[in-house]
Amino acid sequence: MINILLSHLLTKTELSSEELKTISDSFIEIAVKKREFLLKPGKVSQYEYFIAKGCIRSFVTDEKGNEHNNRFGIEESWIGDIFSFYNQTPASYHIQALEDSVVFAIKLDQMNLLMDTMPAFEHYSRIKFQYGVISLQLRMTERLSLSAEKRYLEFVKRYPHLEQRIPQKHIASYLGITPEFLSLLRKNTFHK
Amino acid sequence: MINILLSHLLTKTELSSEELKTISDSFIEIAVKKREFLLKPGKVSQYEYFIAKGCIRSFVTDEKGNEHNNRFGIEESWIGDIFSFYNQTPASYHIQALEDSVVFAIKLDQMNLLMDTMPAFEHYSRIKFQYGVISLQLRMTERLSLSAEKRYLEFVKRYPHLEQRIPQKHIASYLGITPEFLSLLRKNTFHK
DNA sequence: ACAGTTTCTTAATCTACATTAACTTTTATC
DNA sequence: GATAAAAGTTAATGTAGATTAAGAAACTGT
Repeated sequence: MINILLSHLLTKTELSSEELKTISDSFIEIAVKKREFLLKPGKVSQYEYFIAKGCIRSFVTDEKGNEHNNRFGIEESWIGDIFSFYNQTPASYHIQALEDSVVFAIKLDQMNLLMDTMPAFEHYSRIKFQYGVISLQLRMTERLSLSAEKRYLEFVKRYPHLEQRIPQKHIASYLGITPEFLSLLRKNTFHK
Repeated sequence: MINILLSHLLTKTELSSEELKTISDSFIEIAVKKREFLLKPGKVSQYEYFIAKGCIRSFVTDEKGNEHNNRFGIEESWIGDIFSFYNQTPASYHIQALEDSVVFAIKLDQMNLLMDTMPAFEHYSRIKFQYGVISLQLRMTERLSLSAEKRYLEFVKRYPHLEQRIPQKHIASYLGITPEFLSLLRKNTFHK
């Protein structure tokens, strides 16, 4: 299963077999059941997670108890509360499996060691965060400039696989609308 | 003026004087007048900009012609359309000076050269993008979970200097509300 | 110093989306 | 395969924030 992580890294950067070994040894494998939590707000995030199999979300709850999805991660993506992880401060996000999943978890010390001693790994991380900024800017800009209906259509176009895999109510929350309103949008859209 | 960039970098990472020289030589200095544009949508972004002095925003316009602010940059921060820059594709953002400003501009080739040959520079970039992701996630999460009034109060608390420096209408746009509504919020807030 | 432009305010009216609630359909569990 | 739980639908009503419009205040350039 660790090979999913290693071969993912090899598609993005160059690493010797020695380096791959060091990387392997830096992670632990964790299986999570659907609905199980990897992190709850208030706890300091001990790990950053690479998803080898499954689907995991991060979300916050507001004062009324409503959930707001921040991010969905599937195979070959990362999930965690990066602020809590890198600063070792209490988390604000919940991290919860939406399917039975397998993740590879790394602690901050190990992560820093990899980045400090392996330029290729820091390169990989730089690219990863760079894409992160680009996609978050896009999402924010769409939130500012598009109607709920257009945001939904963009979402479906951009992530057709997620649309299939994730309950509608979670997509609604990610888009910043209620499940009831998304249901209405879908009815109208498909009648056109 | 280039020293603002160099000493900024030195507060974040370790660089030899030789490396600093190479970095200096990779940038060109550009003065921009208030309201002047560094980039318009459709053009491929030639540069990424480090702001040595002044204040610059990036924004999109929607189909109705309304502007939506994506980001404000001041001294010692970066501005640009990073998707357009790194992929050399047409930009979607406008980049415009809000004050007379001085920036240091770097082309993609030079940027890649610095990152490929100088681990400390790639380290700096990784950290920069990592903070970028954290702050965009925070902004997005607030957009999903807080009322307009609370988002405004958070903004003022987090960026008191920007609140002073930037026209209210731009802050309203950044928060995702109209200037009229922000004006109303402010009236109500200060009456409490 | 003043004419023009930009920014901010106020108030009336409007609308996209939220809320509530009751119901149906799908999925999970033993 | 029955029962419960989770997810999705529908429709009536409510509201945060948008729109429009017009005036006031604050900047800008000469």
